[in-house]
Amino acid sequence: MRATMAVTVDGVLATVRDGCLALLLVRRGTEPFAGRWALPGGFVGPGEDLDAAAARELAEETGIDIATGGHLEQLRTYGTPGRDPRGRVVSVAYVALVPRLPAPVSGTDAAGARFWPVDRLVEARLAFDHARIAADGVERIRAKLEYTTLAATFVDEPFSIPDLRRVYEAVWGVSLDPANFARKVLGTPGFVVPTGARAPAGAPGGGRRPGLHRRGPAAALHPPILRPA
Amino acid sequence: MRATMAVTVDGVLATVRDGCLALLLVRRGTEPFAGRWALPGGFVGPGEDLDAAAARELAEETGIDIATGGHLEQLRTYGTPGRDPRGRVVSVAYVALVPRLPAPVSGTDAAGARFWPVDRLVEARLAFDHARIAADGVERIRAKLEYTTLAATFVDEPFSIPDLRRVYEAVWGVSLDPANFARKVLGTPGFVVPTGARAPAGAPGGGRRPGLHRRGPAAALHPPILRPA
DNA sequence: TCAAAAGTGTTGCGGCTACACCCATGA
DNA sequence: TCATGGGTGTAGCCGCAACACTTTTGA
Repeated sequence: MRATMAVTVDGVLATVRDGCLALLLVRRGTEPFAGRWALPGGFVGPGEDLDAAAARELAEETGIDIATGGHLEQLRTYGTPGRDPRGRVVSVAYVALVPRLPAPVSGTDAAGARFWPVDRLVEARLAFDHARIAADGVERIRAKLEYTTLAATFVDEPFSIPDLRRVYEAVWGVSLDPANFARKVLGTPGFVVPTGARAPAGAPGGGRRPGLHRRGPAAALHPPILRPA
Repeated sequence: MRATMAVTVDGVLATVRDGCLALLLVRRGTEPFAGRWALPGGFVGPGEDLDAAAARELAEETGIDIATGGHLEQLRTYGTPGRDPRGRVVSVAYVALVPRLPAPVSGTDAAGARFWPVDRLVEARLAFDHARIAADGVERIRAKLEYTTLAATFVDEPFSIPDLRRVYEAVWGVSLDPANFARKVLGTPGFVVPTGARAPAGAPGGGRRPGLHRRGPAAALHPPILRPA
């Protein structure tokens, strides 16, 4: 048993707010990088599974129980010597997708927490190598929407096809043809299941009320829904 | 700085031999699992980068310098408590693709090494959780061939289009239409560059001599070459 | 009655599969 | 000259993008 190292988990926690993809960042309360923004994370316990540690950190920082509506998956491991000034730290990064969140709660050792739209992440001047981890996580999310049904984890049930389309538009930063999008979604068995009901009245500018749906059992998309070139 | 753990790298080292995808396994010389087959790997040094540790282990076990013709990328990290009976060990797995290899050299702490075709991996009864790691690595390789030019790292230069096709057929375990395959490869700019020469005489059963090519500068495939359903 | 948004229909383009056919080579 | 395999041509199918059109709703 050779040299041992500290192992942490860091989470790229994503949601859709105000029509664009946003990540949860926390303001560090302790050195190093005190006062700077960073991805939520922490050390893995001696007998704790990596996935469990990621879920625990997620719950501590946001109050979200990932088992009830959400998605958590391993992203990549970052272990370059010198990435943490305290010593050798290997970080296993995770990506989490959650529906519209309650206001984030400040964690135990964080001085604050807020969502940052992904197109303003450079302003956050992230600590450690978290800018790179965040960029890798965002790209993973964008790619996953193409060939999985994960977009549905960003919306509350019941939802309409246009609600789902706005998720794709927010995450990819593009606008999609409503007609062709609906055909693709409805043409994939098990992606969404119609409830039979229509959305209640209350749309701001008028328009036909869309049909409502719930998440279906399918996880993969055949054929995929590809990003426009 | 909380609890520390041992960190290892394990390699899913793949090549194409006798028309099928094969992985390098080593026979363990020490406990635990002495005498059992396992993925090559070892502990990460205190000041060593993860990628560098993977390349070093690869060189020690096979004599291959990954910088000269080969591909190495991180696969995933496995850290479930109890996966190693010696204690808490977190393993960062890598996937490596190499051209036809010289006979593998027995490593310092391995009692033997040989290639196993992927369809006989169950017979190897791999140590630790290496069966799962190997399966994840094989699936990664199969998926990568669809949308990257990595298949060309399995062949020696110069190579013919049919050589490249046999790589796809070996990795995916299918047979492909030679005509359509050649069109897809030649229709992707930068995948292969023709040398102008033709293959030398010496084919066993006759037939026209195919044109020779080298690897091109492209890394991604647009459009992808998809596996048959 | 008008604007806005959901949903349906339709048409044209492009890629892909399957297969026929021609060319080069060794036995 | 025959079998084998590389390479080219072509016709049909399928999916998708684009966009016109109908329907439903709020103002």
